[in-house]
Amino acid sequence: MRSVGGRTRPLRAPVGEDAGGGANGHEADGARRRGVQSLEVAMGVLRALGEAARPLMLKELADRAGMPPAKAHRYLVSFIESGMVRQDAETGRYALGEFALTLGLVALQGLDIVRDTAGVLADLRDHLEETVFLAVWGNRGPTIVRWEEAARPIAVNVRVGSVLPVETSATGRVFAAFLKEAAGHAVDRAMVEDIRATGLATQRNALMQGIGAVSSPVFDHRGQIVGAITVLGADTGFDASPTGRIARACVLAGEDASRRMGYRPDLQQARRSA
Amino acid sequence: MRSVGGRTRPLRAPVGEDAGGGANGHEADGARRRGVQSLEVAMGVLRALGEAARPLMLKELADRAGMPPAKAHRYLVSFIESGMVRQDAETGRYALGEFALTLGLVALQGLDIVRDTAGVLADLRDHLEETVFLAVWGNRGPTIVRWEEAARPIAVNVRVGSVLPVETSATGRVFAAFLKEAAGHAVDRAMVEDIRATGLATQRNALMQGIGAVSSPVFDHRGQIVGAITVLGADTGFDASPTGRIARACVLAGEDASRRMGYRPDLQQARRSA
DNA sequence: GGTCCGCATTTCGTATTGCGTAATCGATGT
DNA sequence: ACATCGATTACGCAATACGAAATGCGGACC
Repeated sequence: MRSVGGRTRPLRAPVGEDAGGGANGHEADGARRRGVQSLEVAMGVLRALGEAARPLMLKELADRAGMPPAKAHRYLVSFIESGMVRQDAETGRYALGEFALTLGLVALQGLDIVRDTAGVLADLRDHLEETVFLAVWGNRGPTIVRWEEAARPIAVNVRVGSVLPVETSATGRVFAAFLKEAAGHAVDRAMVEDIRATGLATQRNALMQGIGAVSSPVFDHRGQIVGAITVLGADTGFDASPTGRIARACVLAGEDASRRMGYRPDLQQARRSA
Repeated sequence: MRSVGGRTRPLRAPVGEDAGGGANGHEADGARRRGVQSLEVAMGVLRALGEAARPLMLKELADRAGMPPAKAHRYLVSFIESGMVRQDAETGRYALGEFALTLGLVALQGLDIVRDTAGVLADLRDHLEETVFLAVWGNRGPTIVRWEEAARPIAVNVRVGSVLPVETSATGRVFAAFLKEAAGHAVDRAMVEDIRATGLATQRNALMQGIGAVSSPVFDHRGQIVGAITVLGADTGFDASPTGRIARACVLAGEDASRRMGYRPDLQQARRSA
């Protein structure tokens, strides 16, 4: 079957600006909506569960989602029915279910950056013989989406899915330096300037005592930061200095990854500080 | 504020069985519903996106979800608003968004089996010096949720989030042998019996040519299979025979993991064939 | 052991919300 | 330039979800 016709790009709303008077019902604030508003409210329940990252009682969940318990309960019944939420049989608390896991892992597979930088990560690990990972911004922090462990594994309690701190991890500081949404955090101004200038953040005693980290940003074709590549290693024999071998390799990997994401440094250098 | 009172376990529905006549509206089939039905319909949109595992056009998505395009579109607008779905700027196709990723990774962190068997997996990898992974049933197949790579990495294009085939992977066959939902697949009857008897499935040329695999089930406190531990290795020097060193270690790891999940073999052996 | 209290879950009437149908818009191919 | 196909929006009806309060249940306290 050949594609006979039709469009390929999304349309933008052709409706006139603010038409005014509502036909039926109420309509309070000025925003028009073409979607299903109860769905967006229901997403608030999931957001509350996701941000809590632990099983929640109905009352607590309803408070976090900003709705009366009866309403949250109605949503939860349907979420449970579809597997998006599960209710702990012992405690009665609500948590994200198997369907949420499934969707997330499908989304993980679909992330362009994971596919496009897989080779870069593996090469970096093989070259340095250290553990490296890729993180993207999500869930209010840098979230690990790919983990390449070195032959000499290091003992840390983070893994794919872990969210790192913004202010106290090399990875987080990279996002703080280049991502508007992360810039609000208390990161030293001089440090931000340094990270922007060098394309590199370093830290000793990262995640755990005795673990060093080096992190570099990955930009996409618009010059926006879309991820960070981080190298981890035991401080023993791990050269985390900004001019060392590991740091240089990390920066080069970040630049290589950025190129694969369509980033053209010569054209877009200025946009990075977005 | 101390906890002054209240319940800890969920309630079961105290309503009388089939009350009959609906108060208002229509109500077609016999099932009562206390939830928000439009929400469950909306979940069908996400399910379609998850099962496709690739960006979908509105028409195709609506067909898969079994609803008119206009309806699917209304849902999509709200899903996009909340970040659950993203629309590709180039093609206009719809795919799972960042919020889906976030939720899934939170759910991944919350999976008891991942936490409780992390040590078992790491020990198994260290003992055998081979790559091992943990899979749970999800998205219509065994889904990898934890990956422990050996010092000598193997080149396969699967990772956390990948869904394995049921019939042609050792991991899939374990689920086929112990999980009702997976039993429908065309797996040889004798093979199923063998896997049940030995608690082990083996395969050569798994995933790729020259890769061997050995897999064992993990049961929970009810005797239900909740996961499978699989060892991978290059066929060269990889003993995939059911009586070999690797197979024995894999079985032991599965049993150890099951114990940590609360499984008591002496009490519940009979229930496993559920 | 009895009582109280808090939380989860359900019920019920109302009107707000979403649904179906169809028109409009935009792009692609002929 | 026309025809075609798909995405997006408009509109009125009525089915659906909402809010408030009643009911059930389980633990805590006395």
